[in-house]
Amino acid sequence: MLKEKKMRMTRQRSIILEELRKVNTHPSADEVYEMVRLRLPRISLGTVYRNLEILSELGEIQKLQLSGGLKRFDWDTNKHYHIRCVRCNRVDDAPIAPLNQIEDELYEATVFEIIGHNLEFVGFCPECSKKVRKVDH
Amino acid sequence: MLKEKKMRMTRQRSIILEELRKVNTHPSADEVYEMVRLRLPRISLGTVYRNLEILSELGEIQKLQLSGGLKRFDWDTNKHYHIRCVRCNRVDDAPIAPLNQIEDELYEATVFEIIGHNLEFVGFCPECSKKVRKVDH
DNA sequence: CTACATGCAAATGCTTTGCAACCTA
DNA sequence: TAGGTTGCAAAGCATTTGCATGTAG
Repeated sequence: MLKEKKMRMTRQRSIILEELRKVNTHPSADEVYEMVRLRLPRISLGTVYRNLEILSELGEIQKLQLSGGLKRFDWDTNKHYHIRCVRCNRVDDAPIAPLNQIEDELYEATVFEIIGHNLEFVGFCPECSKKVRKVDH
Repeated sequence: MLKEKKMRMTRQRSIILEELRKVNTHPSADEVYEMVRLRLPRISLGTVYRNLEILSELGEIQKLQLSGGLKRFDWDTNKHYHIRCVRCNRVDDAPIAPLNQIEDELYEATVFEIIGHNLEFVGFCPECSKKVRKVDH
């Protein structure tokens, strides 16, 4: 797979992939950088950005562009949805089955050629939910 | 509504609102700036950003944070979904009814306190669809 | 008049890129 | 050893912010 695209498996690239596969959070590039830096202290942030981009193009990982602002990365390449905390931006997987038929509903109704969809839930994670209630009183 | 929050209706603020309500595209801050500049040549981009933010906090307009990157603004404050062209980033409304029950499905299954959801379709607009087909052949 | 709003420019935050040195296949 | 990859730093782009001046109420 790497060979087809004339790409190499460097130490940096494989460790980025390994570290990402260890976690269930959906880290941003900077968070991946902090994780990888513990094993490769001299790696640069630019290398992390480049590799996350390449790995998602190869289909090894998934790039998430949720509404929170920064891009996040997910080792799980299966179609699934997410929940984002509006306060701390923590992102979890949403425990709900993919809406496989929903794109069909648009087929007749739009001039666009649909190729996919993203569904994102927003709310408060347990920690932030507590804190927000305190402030209200 | 402005009074409650000790806010003023300036010439800049009202023209930004007027111009946004004229269009069915979902312009970015910079696009709003270009529209408004035709009527107020000396307005600054910072003022446009500040007012779009304030107007969306007041509920006069809706701020869209789709996966495309930059924020977009919509005069239609009703709940509705969007389709984005992955090639040119054009954003249209998606002709599909809101999924009013979908948040209930998560109620038991997640530790998050859900407050909303966003559904975004992605695909090719008619113009980009043509161009992409040409390149393929 | 008062204090919210503006124009301008500088600063910020995330991400990308140019380049010489480096290392994988 | 060829050319993809790295570290470093600078650049890019959208957005925010500090401040003196302007103006709505």
